[in-house]
Amino acid sequence: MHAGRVPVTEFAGGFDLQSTLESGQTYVWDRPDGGMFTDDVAWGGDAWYHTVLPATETETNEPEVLRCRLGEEALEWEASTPHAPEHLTRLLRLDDDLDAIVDATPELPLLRRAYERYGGMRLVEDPSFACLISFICSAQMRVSRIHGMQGRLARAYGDPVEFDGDTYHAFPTPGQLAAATEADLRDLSLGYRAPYVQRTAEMVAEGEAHPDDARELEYEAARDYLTQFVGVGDKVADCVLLFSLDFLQAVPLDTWIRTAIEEYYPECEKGNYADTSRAIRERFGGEYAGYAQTYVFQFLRTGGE
DNA sequence: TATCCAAGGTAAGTT
DNA sequence: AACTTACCTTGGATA
Repeated sequence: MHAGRVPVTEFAGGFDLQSTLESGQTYVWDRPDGGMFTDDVAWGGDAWYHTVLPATETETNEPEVLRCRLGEEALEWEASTPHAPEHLTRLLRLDDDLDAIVDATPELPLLRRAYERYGGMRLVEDPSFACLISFICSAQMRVSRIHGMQGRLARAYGDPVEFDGDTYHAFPTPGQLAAATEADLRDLSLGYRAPYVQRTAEMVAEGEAHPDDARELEYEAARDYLTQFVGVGDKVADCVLLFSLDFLQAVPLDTWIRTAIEEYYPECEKGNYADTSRAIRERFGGEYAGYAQTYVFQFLRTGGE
């Protein structure tokens, strides 16, 4: 086992691991107590979290287990390889300068309150295939249940990985998921999303398209590219761009943001996704509008206080 | 206990 | 191109 610590002083603008991982951006992390997103478990502040980096993203071409915990003075990590610090920096966007991002955000009361309440929350950069599948599953679904679905997919189809005496599961590869049947996936309570997941996995497995290819495109073209996947509309495409592909200007128009537009920025409602998206993106300052979206989402979702 | 409702939407069919 | 409707499932609210 490899382990280490990264001093919190290295995180410009602070870091809140729990808000980052439990704000509904990412479904590839878990807590050993299984308490992620459940209302009956107190927010655990210094809990350990773990994920399995897919083999395609590691130096060894083997799935890599990463565990981390935020202590008083440092982010503590344990992993199956010594490359964890680089991977954590990317996955948790630890190089983002939150002070600079907040400074570059317009002075809007709702944004100020959200940034104050969840200071230190960072965007994530999930592996793209898992992110794509997660947000296909997110349609009409509560955050806690999306997390449950991803866990069941990993246990049913992902490679098991032994680490420090425990067994973890990597997220399934496109090929592994493509081999599942719609009925198999419905048994995991995916509901009508089951065929979407299967067909999208098949598209990626057969090389027809890959979410990573959207990185090379301009923002709106990238969003259009992603909507070719089955079960992916504008909203899910924006989620993948923001939470996986480094498009920090993307503002997914989910139910919470639509509520915020209705109540706080009604002039941004333009009657269709593309124009409304453009308007709220400008209102939120453009370049880092996705950061503002995620803070507003988390702030409103947790009661707005 | 039974019923209803909404949850980070999308695809397919109509006008 | 804009507008409707159906779609799985289930925890939590309401009666």
